[in-house]
Amino acid sequence: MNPEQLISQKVKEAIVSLYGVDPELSLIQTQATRKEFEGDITAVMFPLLKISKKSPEQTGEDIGNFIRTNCPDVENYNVVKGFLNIKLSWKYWFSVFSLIASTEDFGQQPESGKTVMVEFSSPNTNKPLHLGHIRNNLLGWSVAKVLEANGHNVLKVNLVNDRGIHICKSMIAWQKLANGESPDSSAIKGDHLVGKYYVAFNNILKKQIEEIKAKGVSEDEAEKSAPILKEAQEMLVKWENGDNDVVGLWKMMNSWVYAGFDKTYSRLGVSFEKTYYESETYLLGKALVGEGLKKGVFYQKEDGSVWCDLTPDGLDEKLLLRADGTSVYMTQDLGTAHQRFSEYNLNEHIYVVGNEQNYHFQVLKLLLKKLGFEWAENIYHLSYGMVELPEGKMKSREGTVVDADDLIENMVSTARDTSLELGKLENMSPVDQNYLFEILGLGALKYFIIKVDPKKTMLFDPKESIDFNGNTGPFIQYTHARIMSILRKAGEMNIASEMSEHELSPKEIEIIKILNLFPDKIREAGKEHSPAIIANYAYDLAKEFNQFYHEVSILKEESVKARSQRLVLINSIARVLRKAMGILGITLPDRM
RNA sequence: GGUUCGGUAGCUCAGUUGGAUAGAGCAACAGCCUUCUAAGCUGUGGGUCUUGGGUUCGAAUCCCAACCGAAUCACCA
Repeated sequence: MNPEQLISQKVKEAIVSLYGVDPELSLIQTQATRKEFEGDITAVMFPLLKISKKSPEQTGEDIGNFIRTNCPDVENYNVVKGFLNIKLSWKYWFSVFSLIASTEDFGQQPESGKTVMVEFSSPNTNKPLHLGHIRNNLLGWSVAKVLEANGHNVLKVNLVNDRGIHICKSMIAWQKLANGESPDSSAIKGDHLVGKYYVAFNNILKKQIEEIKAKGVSEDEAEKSAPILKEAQEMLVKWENGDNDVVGLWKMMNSWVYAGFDKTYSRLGVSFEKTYYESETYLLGKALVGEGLKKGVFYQKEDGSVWCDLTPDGLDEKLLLRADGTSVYMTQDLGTAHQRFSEYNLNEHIYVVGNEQNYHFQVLKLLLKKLGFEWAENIYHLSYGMVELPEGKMKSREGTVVDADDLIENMVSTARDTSLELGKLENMSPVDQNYLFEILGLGALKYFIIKVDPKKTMLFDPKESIDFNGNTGPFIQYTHARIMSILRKAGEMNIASEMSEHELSPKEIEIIKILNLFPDKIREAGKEHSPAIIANYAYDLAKEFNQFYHEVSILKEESVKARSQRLVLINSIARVLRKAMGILGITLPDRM
């Protein structure tokens, strides 16, 4: 039984026996003892005073005394103010340790039988991925892994925005300027090549707007009448009508982008069970709007457009179909949600989308409820904060966007420089070295992003490269490499790694306590949809090991029993670190 | 203006059923490699938890108000 549960139960028994009252569970409050006090678990006396009708100190003494005599696992107790600190015997902690060490996949929760869909990434095909996408991808991926660790069946899906006016913009510019340039002919990664023409389009557009404005036309008017924008709009109409040339060009350029994205995804280590394309789903939802009209949930204006009045809910009126019958973003999302819930019988659907779309998802959920779908409750918008630069938001117009591929390359090359400088890799093959630099660079990047609470805006300063010391990915990777090095040497020296019921030192007990928290942390991370909880936990554990490492010797320990047992302990640490960091998509090396 | 989210050390961040003297990392300073990997460890300095009220044995945490910041309130997605 977990220590807090054990103590709670004993406190309850004590109260029944001492005061003849069966207390409500909420009155029994336990917590880990702060390390400046002696003890493992602390019970708070204040809520119990109404029952005991005694001072906090006396109540603590009464209950502490009862528990010590009635629970063999309790070694001692002390009372400070209203806090009853209970110290458990090392044998108790040994039994906890034995369980951890013998559990196959410690931390993994039993099968829940639930299916959860996680939609993330969701890029546009007109430009390459940037730092914002990296946060999205890493969050989406790690949340999916957190849910798997909680025993759920998880479907990771991507919804690619492959259609619309913005796609036509890069197509137009390519037609005008490219002379047939392709990723092969130019050796430019496909998504970057298409992005280049998207930028080119906007430059032409800007110039045209300036020219028109010079004739005394207002900014708005000038934008609407710019010839190149009209061309793009005409192209969109052609695309929707299935024009062969336009569709052919669209397919070709999108295929370039996908090849580029695939490289970035694979380097980031993310993948999907299914990819949806908006070109295939953008008509979904129209039928639902029809149903809503019939039910009287929606209404039609004179021009034929369809709306939902959300003013009674404190929101605005929401458009669902334009006057010409074409659908909008919301229409499509209604449709895809309906399709997915019917197709997969989902228990939950998580959308990993930036907090700029909070309103959209609030409305989406509300509309689905109004349409009478009970599963609308099971939609969860994992709303994450923007990544900001020291000067503020990233702006493509000002060229302050941090490109995903560049950033990854930078991190890997920093990892290479740092590693070579430290010079510990002499007898490692170049292939292995490159693999190491890759996981270190990406480990640093991933940990940097994931350790921050998803809903907070976070800051990234490109001028200061991401750290490799302190609370970082490489610190945890290094800790793992250290442990593996010891285990390797133990193997070479034929030292057995086994439990031997040798008395545990305070520091060892400290580590066991932290190890024992892992399942709770996994459940908490699942409940909160927050991989950051796992990241911070892994750091605490790694830090604790490093202190242990400096305080005691493992291989040179004289007691054979203690030595073997410590090997089991550090092996358990390594296993938990691998599992925790694996959830975050971070690989731990055996040496570095 | 409405809605939502945020404000904790110089900087980046932890701190969730309300608990004891608010914690890490970075940066600064001082130590520790003939030792299982110094990407490590130890120590020092650094705080009006934005402000003001309230709730109570107890508030960074809950409530109210103010201030500051972000997002959003599109026939874009």
